[in-house]
Amino acid sequence: MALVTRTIREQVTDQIRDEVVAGTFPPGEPLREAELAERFGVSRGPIRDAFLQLSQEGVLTYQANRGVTVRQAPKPENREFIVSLRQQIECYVIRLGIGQLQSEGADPIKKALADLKTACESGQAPAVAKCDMAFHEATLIACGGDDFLPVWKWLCSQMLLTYSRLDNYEQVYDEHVAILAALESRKKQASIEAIKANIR
Amino acid sequence: MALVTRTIREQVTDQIRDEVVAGTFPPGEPLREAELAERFGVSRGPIRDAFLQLSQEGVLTYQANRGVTVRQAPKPENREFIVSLRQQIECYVIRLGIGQLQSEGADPIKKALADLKTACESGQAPAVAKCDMAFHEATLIACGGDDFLPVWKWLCSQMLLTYSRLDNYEQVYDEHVAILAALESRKKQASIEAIKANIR
DNA sequence: GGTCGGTAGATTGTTAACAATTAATAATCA
DNA sequence: TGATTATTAATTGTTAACAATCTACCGACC
Repeated sequence: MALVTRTIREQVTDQIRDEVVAGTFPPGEPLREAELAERFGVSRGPIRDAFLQLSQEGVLTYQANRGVTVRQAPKPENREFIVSLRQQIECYVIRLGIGQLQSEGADPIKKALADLKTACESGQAPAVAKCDMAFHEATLIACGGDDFLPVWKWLCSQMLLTYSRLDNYEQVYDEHVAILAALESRKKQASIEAIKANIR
Repeated sequence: MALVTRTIREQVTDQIRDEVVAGTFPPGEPLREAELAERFGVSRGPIRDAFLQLSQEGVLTYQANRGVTVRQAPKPENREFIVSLRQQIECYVIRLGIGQLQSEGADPIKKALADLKTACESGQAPAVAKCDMAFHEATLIACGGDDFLPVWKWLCSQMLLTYSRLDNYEQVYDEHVAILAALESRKKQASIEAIKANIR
C-alpha cells in the first residue's frame, strides 16, 4: 500500500493552492497562519512552509512580518507573453522528447485525461482547471521535461489567476483528446499544433 | 537608519545560494540542516525555509524525508533554450517599460554597475556572477518587470549551475556599461540588442 | 482640530523539544 | 553462505512556547 507518503506540508500546500485558484480568498486580504492552522488541525509550521512555497510559485505575495496575500493577477498586457512562454516550453519539451516516448509512458497521460473527462462532466470549473494542468504536467514528465516543471508551474499559476476561458467543457476535453492522439502516434508537428491550439 | 530589516531566513537563503553557485558543496552530496544551523548559529527553522525556497528557485533538489542536494546542471542541450527564455523576458520587460523609465529610476542600476566594476577588478568569479545578476535584476525592476522576477531567477539559477563564460571580466563590465548607456538614452532597440549580446 | 508618541493587541519570526521516517548495521534463520 | 528481519543511529517533519515586529487605538500636546 501507500505508494507515496505525502507530508502534511504537501497536502496543505495543495489544498491552499486549490482554494486560492478557486477564488476562495478575496484578493488583497491577508491569509492568517493561525486561522488556517486551526482549520487544517495542524501547527503553524507546515502552513508557513506552504505560504513560502506558494509565494515562490507565484500564487501568493509575501511581505516580511506582514504575512501573505493572494497575488493579484498579472496585468492584461502581460498575459499574452506569459501564454507564449508556456507554449514554448511545452512545445520544446515535446519536440525533444516525443521520440523517446514509450508506449507505457503515456499511461499517466491517459489517466489524467480520464480525470479531466470526469471533471468536465461535473461542470466544476476549479476541478476542470486542476485536471487540465495535471494533464499537461503528465505530458511534460512523459517527454522528459521534468527540469522545466517549476518554471512551467509558475507560468500556469499566473494564467490561472486571470479569468480563464473555461466555458465550453466539451471543447476543453476534445482538445486534450486530440493532444493525446497526436502524441501516441508520435506525430511531432501535429502534437505541437494541438498543444498550441489548447494553450491560450 | 535601518533601511530594510532583513529576516534571518533571507540572510541564510542568500548565503547558501551564494555558496552553492560558487561551488562550495559537491553536487549530489546532501546538505544537512543541523550542520548549517550550527555554522550560522541559528536554529533549523530558517535553514529549512531556505532549503524550501532554494528548491523552488531551482538551486537545490528536495526529496521528502531525505533532505536536499545541489541540483545538477541542466542538460547541455537545454541550455540554449533556457538562455533564449531569459533573453525574451528581459527584452520584453525593457520593450514595455523603457518608456516610463524615470531618470532617477536608473540609480539602482548605476549602483549595481559600480558594484560590478569592483567585482570585476577583484577577479573573483562568484562575486562577478552575483553582481551581474544584480545588475539585470535592477534593470528589470526599473522597467516595471517585478512580476517576472521569480521565473527570471529560476532561469538565471539554471544558467549559473552550468559552466559560465566568466573569463574576460573587462568585457563583462563593458557590456553592462553599454546596456546602461542605451537604457539611459531611451533607445529601445539598442537596449534590446545590448541585452541580447550580454545574455549567452 | 490635527499631529505626535505610547500602549495594547494581534501577527509573524525563531527556537528547541518531540515524533516519524530513513538508512545502515547487526542478528537470525534457511 | 546468503538472504531476511530486528535494531539502532542519524536525519527530517511537526509541534508548541517564546521573542520580535507591526497595526490600531487613544490620549497628550501644540
